[in-house]
Amino acid sequence: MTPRETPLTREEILGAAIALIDAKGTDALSMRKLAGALGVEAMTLYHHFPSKDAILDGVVARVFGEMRIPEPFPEEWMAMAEEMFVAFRRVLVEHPGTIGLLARRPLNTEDSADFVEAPLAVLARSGLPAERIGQLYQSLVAYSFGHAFIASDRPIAPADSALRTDEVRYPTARATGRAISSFDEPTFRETLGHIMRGFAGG
Amino acid sequence: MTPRETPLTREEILGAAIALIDAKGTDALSMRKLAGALGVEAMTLYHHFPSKDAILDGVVARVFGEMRIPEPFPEEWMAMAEEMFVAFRRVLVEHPGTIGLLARRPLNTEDSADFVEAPLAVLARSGLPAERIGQLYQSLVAYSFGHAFIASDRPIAPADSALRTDEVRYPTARATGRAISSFDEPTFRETLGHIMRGFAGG
DNA sequence: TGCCTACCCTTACGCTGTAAGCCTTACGAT
DNA sequence: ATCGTAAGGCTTACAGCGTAAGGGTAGGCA
Repeated sequence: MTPRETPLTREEILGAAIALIDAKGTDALSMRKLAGALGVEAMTLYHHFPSKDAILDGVVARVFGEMRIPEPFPEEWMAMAEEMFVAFRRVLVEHPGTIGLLARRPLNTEDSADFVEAPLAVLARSGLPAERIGQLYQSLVAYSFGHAFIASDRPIAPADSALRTDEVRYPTARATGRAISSFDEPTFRETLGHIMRGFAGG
Repeated sequence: MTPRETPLTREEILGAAIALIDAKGTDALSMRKLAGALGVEAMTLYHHFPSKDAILDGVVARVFGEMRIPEPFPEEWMAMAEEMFVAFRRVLVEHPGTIGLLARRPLNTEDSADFVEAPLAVLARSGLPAERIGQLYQSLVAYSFGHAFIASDRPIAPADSALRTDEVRYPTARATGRAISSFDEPTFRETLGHIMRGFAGG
C-alpha cells in the first residue's frame, strides 16, 4: 500500500476518532476502522498513541477543550456557575457518544484539571464553608452529568441489539411522552438554580 | 465432558452473571467465562437467552428487583419520593458494575415499568401540573443516576488500562480530597429536597 | 558513506459474540 | 415397545477485536 503523502498527527487521529464516535457511536470505534478512515493500517496508530485507551483519553480532552462559556461573564456567582454547567452539559449533548467515555475516564489527562478547578473557584465566591462547597459541587456535577447522559437520547446500544431500537422506551420518554433533548435546557437551568439556592440557604 | 446433574435455569445464569459483574466488573463478563462459572460451555447459554444483551437486560431487571423502600411508608409526598430515589441510588451503589449497563439499556424489560410509574405516581400527589411533574421527575432521575454513577468510585475501567488505577483521580476526589461514597447519602437526600422544594415553589 | 530516527507495514496471538450443526437423554403418542 | 420430538448440552468455525513483535523504507546528520 502506498504510504500517505503527509505524516499522521495526533490531532488528526483524534479528529477522526471524534467524527467516527459522533457518527456511529463508541462501539464503532475500533483501531482498524479508525486507521482505515485515515488511510493507514491499525498498528500505525501505535506510533502516536500507546493504546486505544490513550486515544479515548485524548478524545475526552479534546471534547472538553471545545467547552466555551459565553461572554460576557456574569458577575454574580450563581449565574456564573450556571453558565459553566450549561456549557458542560452542552458539550456532552453535542457529542453524545463521548458521554460513556467521560463516564469511566473522567478527566484523566492533565490539562482537563482546569475544568475541575474553575467551577470550584466560582462556587467559592459564595462564601460557603469549604465542605459545603464540595457537596454543592458534587451535586451540580452529578446532576449535570446525569442529565446529559439521559439527554443523549440516541441509545449507544448497537443497532443489532436484542431489542429493536424502535421499541426502546426510556423512562422519561414513556412517562412524559418525549425524550429529554437539548430543548430541555431551561429546565436544566432551573434545577441548577434550585440546587444552588438550596445550598446557599435560600 | 459430563453434563450437569441439574438443568440450568435462567435465574441461575443471572445470579452467576451478577456475581461475576460485582466481583470483576462488566468487562469480565464474557459468554465463555460466565458459562465456565456455571460448569457449562458458552453456547449452552443460548438455550436460555437469545443473546448476551438479553442476559444483560435480565441482570438489570434483577438488580431493580432488589430495590426496597423501607417501611413504614412516609405519608408526605416529598418524604415518600425521597425514600424511593434513595432506594434507587442505593441499589445502584451496591452493584456498581451494573450502572453502566443500566445506562444504555434503561429498563428495557416489561416488569421494570413499575419502577418508572411508581415515583411518578408519588410526585403526582404534589398537585403540580403534569408538565411540571415530568420536569421534576427528569431532574430527580438525572441527579440520582449521575450521583450513583459518580459514586461508584471503583472505576469500571479494566485494571490494565493505560493509566494505573492508583493514579486515577476523580474530579470530586481531587477537589474535596475524597471520592463520593455511600456515606454521602445525607448530601444526596439534601439535594433531592432542594430540587423538590424548588419545583414545589418553596 | 553509514547510521539513526520517524513512520508505516505485515504477521500472529488470544480474546470476543454467535451461527451452524451434532449427540444424548427424556417423554408423550402410537 | 417403538418412534418422533424436543430440551439441553456439545464442538467447530468465523469475523472482528486490541496489540506484541518485528521488518522495511525514507530523510537528516555524522
